[in-house]
Amino acid sequence: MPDTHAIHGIDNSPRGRLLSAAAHLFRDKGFDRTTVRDIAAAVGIQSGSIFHHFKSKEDILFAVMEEVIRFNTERLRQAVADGQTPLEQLRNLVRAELTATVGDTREAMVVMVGEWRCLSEPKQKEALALREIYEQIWLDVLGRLHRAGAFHADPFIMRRLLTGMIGWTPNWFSTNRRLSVEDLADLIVDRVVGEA
Amino acid sequence: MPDTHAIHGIDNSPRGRLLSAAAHLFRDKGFDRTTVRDIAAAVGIQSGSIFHHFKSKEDILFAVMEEVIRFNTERLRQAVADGQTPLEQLRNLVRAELTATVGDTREAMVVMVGEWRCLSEPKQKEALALREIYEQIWLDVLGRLHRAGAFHADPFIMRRLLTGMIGWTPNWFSTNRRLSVEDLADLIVDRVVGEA
DNA sequence: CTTTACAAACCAAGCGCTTGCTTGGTAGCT
DNA sequence: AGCTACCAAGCAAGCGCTTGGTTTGTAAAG
Repeated sequence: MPDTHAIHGIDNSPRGRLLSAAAHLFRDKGFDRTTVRDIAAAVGIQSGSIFHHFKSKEDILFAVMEEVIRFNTERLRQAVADGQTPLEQLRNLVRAELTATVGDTREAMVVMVGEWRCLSEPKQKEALALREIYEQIWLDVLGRLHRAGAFHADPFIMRRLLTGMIGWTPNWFSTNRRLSVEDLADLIVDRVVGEA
Repeated sequence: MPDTHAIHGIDNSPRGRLLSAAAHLFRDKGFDRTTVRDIAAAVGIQSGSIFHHFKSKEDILFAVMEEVIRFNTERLRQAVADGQTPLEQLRNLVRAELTATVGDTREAMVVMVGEWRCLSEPKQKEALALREIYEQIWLDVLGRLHRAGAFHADPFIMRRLLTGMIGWTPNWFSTNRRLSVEDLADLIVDRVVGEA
């Protein structure tokens, strides 16, 4: 009865199905308002059985974040590799992060941004380490563009503005509207390098 | 013992002090992880006494949001009134929202964005009505600029990108760094109308 | 083929604790 | 006298998690 459609990059094991269901619920109601009984019901098992797969509720949240960061870091790497010029690489990065944010890993991405503080401090540090690898990919490309004179502002700040623009999209972007991910990506790229 | 410094636009009544303390805690730990006992302790009263001022914990959250929206809506109005040209009005709007977001109402603003779903649906609708007045001020100015040819993109989408850029700032902007609110505002305005 | 062995996956029940909120009463100011 | 502001105590419900046992799938041993 569950039918919470899976998140890209998460397998179909009992554990994987648990993660997808949890991500969906965390996104809908938030981590704190989601009970282990909710998650269990979503995959059709008893609440206690969850702890055969995860040793705590927090561990589920961490696992969701870890999977989504790892998966999307690889996606960013591919995006850079697929670009011939820094500008093309930037466009690919924006498209990749947009796809992650409003597309196939949407739920998990929203959870990662919004439920960060629900992790204990040690787990936050762990996740931050993964996150920094991810961010470095962005900073490399933006740094190259900046040195090439494509924009004047500080690359660090430019990245933060981009994070904001892209990170907010789940709150308004709808896949079935006329604006496509590609068009939105172009629009955002223009905010960095100016319009043609 | 409390010394949670007040939020701009909230008075110093017992109720007001409760609101400031609550906003501070909600920002720090989130609504769900903040107990009424936490809030009570922050202002130095017993937990049960809170319900002399508010009929539920959710009501406290709603009051925080209502106050901050009303206060900052007035601030936006002033920002528009103080601008002679649409461009100047935009710059004033960005400065105003930045001040609200990383300045004197920072805590309450972060709470409003992040704890939205903790409101019941009726209360969400109520808050949304206030929020729409706020947004309309932005859309008016952006619409005027767009018609004047200052930028090409859809004003609605431009506003959403701005919401993202500005709304993310509490996560990185620090008042005591070299980048001032005014400089950051200029930088963001440039993302809309292009650099000089 | 059947039997035995074993681990992974799960159930049924419930424990201990925290939570938002209630109740009935009191202190102090006007 | 009456109002606002508060206290002290505690209740009912819901929470994460534990426990001890049962089912199910798999594969080697007889």
